[in-house]
Amino acid sequence: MNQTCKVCGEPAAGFHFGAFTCEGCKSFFGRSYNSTTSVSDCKNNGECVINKKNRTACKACRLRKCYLVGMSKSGSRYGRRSNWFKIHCLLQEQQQQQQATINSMQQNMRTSQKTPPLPPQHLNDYKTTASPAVSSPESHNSDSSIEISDARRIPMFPGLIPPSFLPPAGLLNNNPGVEAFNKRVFLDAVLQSQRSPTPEEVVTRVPINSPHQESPIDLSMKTLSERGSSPAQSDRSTSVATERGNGSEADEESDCDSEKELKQLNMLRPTPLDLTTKV
Amino acid sequence: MNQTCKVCGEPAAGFHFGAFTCEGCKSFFGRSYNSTTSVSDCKNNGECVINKKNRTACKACRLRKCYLVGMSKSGSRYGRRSNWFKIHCLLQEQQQQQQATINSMQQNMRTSQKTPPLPPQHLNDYKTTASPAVSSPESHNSDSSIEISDARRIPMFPGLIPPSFLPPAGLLNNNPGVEAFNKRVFLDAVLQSQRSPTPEEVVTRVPINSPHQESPIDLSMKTLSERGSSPAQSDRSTSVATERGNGSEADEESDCDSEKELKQLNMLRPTPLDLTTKV
DNA sequence: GGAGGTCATTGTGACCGGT
DNA sequence: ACCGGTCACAATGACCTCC
Ligand SMILES: [Zn+2]
Ligand SMILES: [Zn+2]
Ligand SMILES: [Zn+2]
Ligand SMILES: [Zn+2]
Repeated sequence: MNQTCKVCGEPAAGFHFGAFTCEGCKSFFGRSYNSTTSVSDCKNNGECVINKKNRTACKACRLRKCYLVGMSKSGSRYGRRSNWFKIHCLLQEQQQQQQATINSMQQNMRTSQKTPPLPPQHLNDYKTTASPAVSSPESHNSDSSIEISDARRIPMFPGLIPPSFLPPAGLLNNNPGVEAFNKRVFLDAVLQSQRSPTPEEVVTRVPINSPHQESPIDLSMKTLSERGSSPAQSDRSTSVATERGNGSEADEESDCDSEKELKQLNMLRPTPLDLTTKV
Repeated sequence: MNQTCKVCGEPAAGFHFGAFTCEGCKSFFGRSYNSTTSVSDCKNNGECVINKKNRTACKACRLRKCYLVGMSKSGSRYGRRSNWFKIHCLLQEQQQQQQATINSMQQNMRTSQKTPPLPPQHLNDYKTTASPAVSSPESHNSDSSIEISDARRIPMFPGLIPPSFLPPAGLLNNNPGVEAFNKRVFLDAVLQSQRSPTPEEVVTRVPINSPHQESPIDLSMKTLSERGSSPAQSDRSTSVATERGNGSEADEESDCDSEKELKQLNMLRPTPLDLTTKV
């Protein structure tokens, strides 16, 4: 699927413990869990920026970032993760990033005496709002739901997604075939949107003027390093994601992080996903 | 349909190899059957209680429970089973459960001399007695059936089921539509009865005084050629069956059974069903 | 030798194609 | 709808490369 590791930015080997990660971070997280020796404290006030070069420098910050991107070993489960689970994780992450963007914008506007911030109701976080529309993965079983308003933001389907596209409702039970197909396509769309947002999307979602570099959504990095161990088995999925219009070339070091993310590192994701659920 | 896996208690994905099971237990059973490497022995004297959390811990006990609930790969075939076949399997299982209930009740009465609380349905396991009462489907041909007396015990149709409700005979060919509808309703009733038995049901079903065995399912069945009186009732039953709120999601952990099940686990179901039969 | 990373193997389970 | 197969993922361990 050619994703990038959400922890260090390296090409991801797969979806491990709740997030796309590389082999190293997967192994690190797996080992850290049952490690008798607790991770030593950070020597930099827990503000280390993790990338592929320095990821081994500070285990505390690396592990913290693992939790931050949603990794969880609570009741880790055998077998493949369902696509809905991945979609949920990706949308949740996407939402957090948008939330962060909005916050930074508001911060800017406030300091620079601009127009008052618009209240974006659609940017609410999954967990902060106990909206019944959004169900946590713990609650729903195999065929359940994702909020529609979130789905509409997927660039692949610019506002065209009919409500029936999404799982929730009772629709699924009626025509499982269509639902299965849409689920795959939908997941591909989400993945692609995270890798290379379309220009319009960037304009609308990240109205520039952010002081420091970063567009949080843009995880672009197009290495496509074809590993020998992962041959082109993913024929089915590649068809959709093939024409990815490569994003800006991320320069190896310009990891997506900035000070803003550093601040986020202090608050861990409140509700790590329970990987035992089918979803 | 909102059934639960008869092996581990997870929500079932469908009717696989003769029992309602989840995707995992289905796959496990399919793999275990033709596995050259025999399953390693249980480290707990074969007394493990299988539930969704620990089902991967002991393969021996998981496989044993698969057989216990009636799974069989002998001649499993493609294509969907008819509802009559499912009904047969469910009734057979139900019968075994009743038998187990009766046995335990008698046991209790003998020991404690007072009315025992009726054990929750999922606590009594099938199989205690290798009852010849249950005839294997291998014995009959494509058009087997269910004995009327059994059908009458379905709580949904408290003794109201006319003999004509049941399938046999050649009548079905004449008006498949009505038959299919009734069959479906009947199946729903059976399923619901397994999920939440009504108190009356237990009372009415228990009167049997036979010490161990009870009414065998007469698969030789013949006929009951007259039918057609049932439709009015099926209307009523659908309304009831459809509004099954399935609220009984409470189980979760209640699935783990008491030590009674542990003892029962040592005995396997004697006659696995032949899934090749058309029924 | 320990820590981090890669790779192979086994078991599992969600998804899919065929029937 | 079910069966069988595919394949993504967890767990484990061997092996390698640095220090
Ligand atoms: Zn990584
Ligand atoms: Zn640090
Ligand atoms: Zn199961
Ligand atoms: Zn065991």
